[in-house]
Amino acid sequence: MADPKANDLMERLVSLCKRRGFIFQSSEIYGGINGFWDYGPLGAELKRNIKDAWWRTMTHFRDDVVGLEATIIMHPQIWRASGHVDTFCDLMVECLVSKKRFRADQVDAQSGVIYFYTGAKDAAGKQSNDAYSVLLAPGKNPESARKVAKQFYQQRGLTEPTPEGERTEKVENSIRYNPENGSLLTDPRPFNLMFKTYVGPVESEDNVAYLRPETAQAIFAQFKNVLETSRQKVPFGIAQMGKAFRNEVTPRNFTFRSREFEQMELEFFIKPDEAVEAISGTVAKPAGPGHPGEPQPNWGWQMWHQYWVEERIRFYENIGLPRTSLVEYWQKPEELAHYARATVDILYKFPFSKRDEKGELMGEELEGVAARSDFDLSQHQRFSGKPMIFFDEELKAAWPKLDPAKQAELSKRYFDARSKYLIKTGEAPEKAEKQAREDAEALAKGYYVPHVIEPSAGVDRLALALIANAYCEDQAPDEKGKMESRIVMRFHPRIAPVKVAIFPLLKNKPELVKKAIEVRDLLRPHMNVFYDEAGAIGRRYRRQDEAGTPFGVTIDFDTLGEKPEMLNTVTLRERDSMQQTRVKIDELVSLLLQKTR
RNA sequence: GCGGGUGUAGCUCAAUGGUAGAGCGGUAGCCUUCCAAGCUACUUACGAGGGUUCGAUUCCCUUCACCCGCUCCA
Repeated sequence: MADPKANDLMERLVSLCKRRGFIFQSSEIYGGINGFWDYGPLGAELKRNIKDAWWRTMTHFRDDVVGLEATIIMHPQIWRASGHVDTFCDLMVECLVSKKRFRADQVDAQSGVIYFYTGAKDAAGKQSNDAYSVLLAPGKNPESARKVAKQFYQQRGLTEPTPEGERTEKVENSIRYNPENGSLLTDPRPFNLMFKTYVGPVESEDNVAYLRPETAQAIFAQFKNVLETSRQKVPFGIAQMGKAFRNEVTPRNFTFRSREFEQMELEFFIKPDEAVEAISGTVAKPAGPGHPGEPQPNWGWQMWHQYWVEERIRFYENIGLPRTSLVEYWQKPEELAHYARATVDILYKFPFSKRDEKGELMGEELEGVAARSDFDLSQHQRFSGKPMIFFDEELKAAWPKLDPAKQAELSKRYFDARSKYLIKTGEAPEKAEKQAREDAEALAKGYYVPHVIEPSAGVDRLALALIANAYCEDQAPDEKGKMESRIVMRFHPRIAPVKVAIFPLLKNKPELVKKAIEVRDLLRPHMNVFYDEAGAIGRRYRRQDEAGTPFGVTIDFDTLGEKPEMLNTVTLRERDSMQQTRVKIDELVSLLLQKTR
């Protein structure tokens, strides 16, 4: 990260983003707001193209995934079931001197003598009336309490303060003081990374709601409705894109970690391995790395997980991120969330990424592909009291044909998995066992809570990756053939904000302008076009290079028939190579569609 | 949250305790037959608030934002 060149590159990227209208600081005229960014004209197009590509790939091009668009504010119980309220609402205390933060319930109890102060004064006559206190272990020098108190009052703007009103008191097992330096801690306060709001006019605890910190939970909450209306059967997926909000401690690295951001998430529901085995006899295991091919009935969670990892990497390659710019990172067992069986992060090597010991960029997360077992649906089943089960006719038909030993083995495995889950969630052992036994009996009749594979990607991170990847400074000849540096955004045509720019060679020749407008109107229904007639043609080309427009079409006198054999042909200029070819206007639409889809 | 750095025009950068300047860009016009040409005009800034001062963009304080490191990251 201490790489000054990388930092330069990021600065040039940020500068270009603003100059060309990709990304602006939110609320800039008021000084900006930390962790929020806006997309300008080109950025908005880029983002839209990213989302369109994802949506088409994930839903339109598949039979087994359907879409959902849920609200940002949902019933607060959803965030209890998901675990977000608990993990986000820890009571935290902070040291008043070192600012170090502790979980309130994890501060070690201290015994000793408390030195109370009523305030302090300094030589310049400045005064603080803030009460403060320090706890010292028995027998320690009172001077060290005064030292800590001095630090405290210094932070309140006093120079060389003298603490006043000292008084002492013995105390046993207090958790109000920092075990490391004895300083008083703040009162416990909730430290919540979810944005909170109130539904309705009354700001009471009953009305608290949260802006969703991820889009995924709505998919689980609507699982039954989608299942019943979509005519889908497990395995199938539900896709959703949308805004999510996290009150990040430290927004960093331009838009990479923002407080408001957009996600593209798929929850792909699969049969538990026990059901797969009952139906297919065996559960297929990955033969090795790489794409496992078309989905098969005997796939368990491992195959499906690998499938989605590889599908997602293909997606990134398809919109122009080379395989070499990506890193496939398998989370280590100790990094996994407790309910996750495996998670693969797909990383992009950003300029600001840290480097490993070999000096290689390690990459930052664009997407996580998690195998989450049946945790999420089970949680919502427990919290809502509504069944989140799927009736699997294949399983029901297959089960009675199994020999009893196999039935017993599968039942036992399913029972173990279910009871493990239930005990982890804090159910009493007897109750957990009873419930798990019911679940295992239901399995034999064809009922189960589906497991899920979750590919979850960040739109803004991907936009930033595409911008970083596209940014290129190369050498191009000017009018006189002298080489000068050119900034060009080499976006893949699929996601480029503008697909083609249309230029009349000269602005002051009405017949050229008229023809150019005709061509613009011809292309407009098919793709995003940009018409530009101002200034020299070279300048207009270069402007489009910085916007990342992959093609330019120039209308000249030959188009109008100055050389009769070239009537109704135009110059097609390609951004990366700067090569020009002569093409017929009639062929433009199909040629450009082919190159930009 | 802590520590360090930086805030002057759309961008890159000057200068100054006394009316803020350039290059590039943008807009309009003239000109211009394929890679940031030329000429003319126009456009726009001291991040915000407070203090010191006759006067502050400049000095001081506070604050906000951005960058870097630490911390955090379901």
